[in-house]
Amino acid sequence: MKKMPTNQDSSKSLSLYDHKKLEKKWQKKWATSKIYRSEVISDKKISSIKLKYYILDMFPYPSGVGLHVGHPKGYIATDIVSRMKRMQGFNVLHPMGFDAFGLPAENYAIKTKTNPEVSVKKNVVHYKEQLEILGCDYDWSREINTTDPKYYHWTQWIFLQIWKKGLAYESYEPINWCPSCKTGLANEDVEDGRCERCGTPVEKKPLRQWVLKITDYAERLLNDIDMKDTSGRRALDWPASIVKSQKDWIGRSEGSLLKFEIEISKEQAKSLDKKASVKDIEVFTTRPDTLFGVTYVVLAPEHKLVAELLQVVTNRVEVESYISRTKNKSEIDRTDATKEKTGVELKGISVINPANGEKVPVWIADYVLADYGTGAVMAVPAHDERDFAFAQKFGLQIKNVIIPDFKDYTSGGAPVLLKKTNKRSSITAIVRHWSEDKYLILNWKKTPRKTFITGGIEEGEDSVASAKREILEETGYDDVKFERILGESHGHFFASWKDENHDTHITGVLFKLNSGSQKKVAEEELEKHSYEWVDSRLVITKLNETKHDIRFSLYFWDKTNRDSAYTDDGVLVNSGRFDGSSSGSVKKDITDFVHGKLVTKYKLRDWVFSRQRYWGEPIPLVHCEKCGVVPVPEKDLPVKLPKVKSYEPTGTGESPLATIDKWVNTKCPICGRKAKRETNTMPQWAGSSWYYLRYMDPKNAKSLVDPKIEKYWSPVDFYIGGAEHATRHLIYARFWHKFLYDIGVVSTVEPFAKLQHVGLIMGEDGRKMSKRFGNVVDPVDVVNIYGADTLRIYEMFMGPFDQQISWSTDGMIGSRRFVERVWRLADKLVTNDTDTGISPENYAKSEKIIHKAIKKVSDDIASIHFNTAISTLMITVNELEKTGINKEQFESLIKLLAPFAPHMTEELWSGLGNKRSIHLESWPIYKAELAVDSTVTIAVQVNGKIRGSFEIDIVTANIGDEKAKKSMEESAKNIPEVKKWIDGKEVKKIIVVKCKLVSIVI
RNA sequence: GCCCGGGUGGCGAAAUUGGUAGACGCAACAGACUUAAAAUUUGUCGACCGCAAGGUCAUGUGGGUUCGAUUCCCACCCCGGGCACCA
Repeated sequence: MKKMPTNQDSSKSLSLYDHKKLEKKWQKKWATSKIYRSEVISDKKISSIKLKYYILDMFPYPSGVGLHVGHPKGYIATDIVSRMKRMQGFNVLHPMGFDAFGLPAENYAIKTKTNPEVSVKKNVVHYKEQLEILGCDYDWSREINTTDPKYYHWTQWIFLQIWKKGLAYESYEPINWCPSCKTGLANEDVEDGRCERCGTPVEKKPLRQWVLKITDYAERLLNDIDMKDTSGRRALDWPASIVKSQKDWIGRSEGSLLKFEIEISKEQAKSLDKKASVKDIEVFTTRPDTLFGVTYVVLAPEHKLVAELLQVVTNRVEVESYISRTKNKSEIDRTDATKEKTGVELKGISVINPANGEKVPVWIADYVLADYGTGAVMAVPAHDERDFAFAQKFGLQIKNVIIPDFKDYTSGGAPVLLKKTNKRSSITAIVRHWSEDKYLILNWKKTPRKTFITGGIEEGEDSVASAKREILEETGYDDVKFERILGESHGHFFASWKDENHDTHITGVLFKLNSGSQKKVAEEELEKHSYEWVDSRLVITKLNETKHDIRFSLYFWDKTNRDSAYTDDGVLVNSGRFDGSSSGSVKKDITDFVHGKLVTKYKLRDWVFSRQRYWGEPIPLVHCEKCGVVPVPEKDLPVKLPKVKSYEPTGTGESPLATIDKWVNTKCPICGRKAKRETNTMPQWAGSSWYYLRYMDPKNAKSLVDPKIEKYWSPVDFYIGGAEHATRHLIYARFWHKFLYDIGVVSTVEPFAKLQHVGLIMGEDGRKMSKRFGNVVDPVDVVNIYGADTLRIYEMFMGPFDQQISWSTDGMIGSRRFVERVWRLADKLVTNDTDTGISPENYAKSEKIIHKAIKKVSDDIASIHFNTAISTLMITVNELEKTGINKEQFESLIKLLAPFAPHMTEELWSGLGNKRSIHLESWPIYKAELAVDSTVTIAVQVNGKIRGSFEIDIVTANIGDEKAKKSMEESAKNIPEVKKWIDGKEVKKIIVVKCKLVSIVI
């Protein structure tokens, strides 16, 4: 921490306000007087109690390293909001606890050779110390810890309910396995093919697993994000980015299951005496509208049919070798979308396109994923980027069946409905210069616009001949070389130059000039347009310049540079009876036509819920020789995690618990025979999936939460935490919440009404704060030197709350100065006590200042704009220093400041002779008439430039009728600086915007 | 590659139903106080031209719409984040 003054230095310079003494003093008082306790709900009280406000932080994971100044940012924010809400009369629940099961604690324990139970306890103590010096208003009587048996009793209970409903199942499917952490992982725990914890590339490993059927809730998890309340507004006030992440993660797609019949070639069939028993390959596609464009079908290497098809192919060795090569690839290589595609054809067989009876080849390629859809796809290279790349590499056919359909009736700028429509065929010719990277563009004269060479196809002409003729007629160039057809499209637009609508089929053709050879252009053509050569980089700009945004030109232009698949919607061609239909509307028809089935698929996978590690909640099941899997009776919960000598993961796919015979061997709760306990443990996410419920009723031994109490506190009104939990914690918690809703434990469909994420605080060097970079700033050091109030104010003042921002010890000085300014303002107040102070005029001024501040600060805290709230408070203090302030006004001011600087304001408040805590006082309320200025400044523009301004009272400025406007015009014209600009010139127009400005056009 | 954010002084940032760009804070510079320093306090502080009055240019770049654009539209560049062969 460079530049930070030492304690000695600061004790001199910061002596005015002794934060060290005062902050400790008030923290002790608050703790003993228990002023932050939420009111406890009981049967008697429930109807009479005040409105609740439940505000929650994502609880921390107490690692050995401790907190840095970035961590408290969110905690400070909830603290500020909770304090304001309390002062506004709400019964506030603002709890804190610790999430401590899982790999980090376990790895730390292994490294330091201490029992995780011991190290977690130690870390929690350290974390609490760090938290407490910030002066937060947590109700510590409700503290929870996920590793406490009294807590995980209920985590296990929830698991049992899930199991009983058939939503937890045993699976032996290959799952993600981290070879370093030696445990299976859920999909959510894998990032870019690597273990989210340690960065090791994951492997696929078949393993016995407990899996939760989160996919049963996919639809509800998706739909309820957009749930509307009774007034039609979004029920969940969540950041759009998180809503989107969740939707992407759930990944709903609607498509069709279609069957392609397998046909074995005659020679092949003859040489084999047996037939393959499989008859068809089923594919999943979201684009059944492109079915006529299928030119091959692809199976994933792991597809179930592959083994059987191998019996009948002619190139078995080649195929087997491809498959084994794929198996050896890492998951990262397998799923890298940018790598070149690989594959192998299954020779000797083909499949039949059910739509048109065409025979197409079958390939195996690892770009098809085994575990999505059916593990097989129909390839339509013309309309899918991946199939396109694959087809190009292996020389497979590319068949166009969709052409774009561009509608643009605005380019001519006129209404069109009553005009006649001309159906025609036309060409758009893109012509490249013979030696430079330039292209021909026409400038049309009558209706100014720019286009490529264009014209209608005449009787008996093909598109190439037509294009050549147009090039010659319009520009005279005759030494042209045909390059290629760029594609086709439809265009619907109003051709203002012909005063008719065009419904045209356009062919794009690319030419290159061999030389500049040119014939004379006819006079009549020259009258219509000129041409110019435009640099390739400027083509798009030029076409745009004259609003020539008939997009097919740009579509063809794009094709000249980059040959690619057309993946958007359009009109069907080469599709038999479906020609001319639009791709969006024809999906169901084509699916029905080939007897397919419409289905919905999700990217979301079931939640792999077991870990082969020690430090987690034991899964409360036993395996009985006779009865199979049997739940531990609820009365026997919790199944306590036994003490063990070695926590090291075994790596065998068994948890270390499996080695403790005494614990593993038990009796079947049903038949009493020998049975073994389940030795897998739950993932780290289990405890955090419901913790917010336990805070409501943390000591309840009979149920996880009393229904009456739950009903009072639910849902969480405001939840603040890191954005990195968008697709893990926040999806898991919503899933469990919905499950608990279904079994009647909770009363709301969604757990968190409003969500806000915290922007990270980076190190002073702009990098993430980390021991590795040596840029970590410890909040304890900062608080020692500058005080907690300063730290709180600074972190909120740094910038927008959700924005990532670098720490600056220099910048924090300003917050400390502000704290001292307020402190000194109190001094003034005390010495001026005997009526010498404020003149009536200044009193009125300061009233306005205060009331404006009340309005702005209250609004800003409510809308999470802490930075502008603090800037308002700074402005307020600056102004009040000039006008003076009386006791009542000062009280309002420090109440506004109390959520940000709880210690100093409490001291000032008690210094004014108040006995009760300022934090239990009521929040100031502004008077509307005092919270606005009495005059406004009206700016005066001449031709758009500010030339002067005048003052006017707000009432007149707000009238806005003709008379008031006239008078504002006159005031504007009479300003000397304005006069200078308009004298001797004709005023064409005057625009008056009430309360804002007068704009004079000359 | 696709999808979201974002780009404003030396720095952190304000300001958007389109209406005086740079509030507030940091740093810097000059003055007061002081033996001196710190602290405090007064003032200056986007760039360029000008003695000044004043003017011109400025919100990533280039165009457009408008009396007027940081704000709206089009194209492009850069930064951050998310997703990434999901058919």
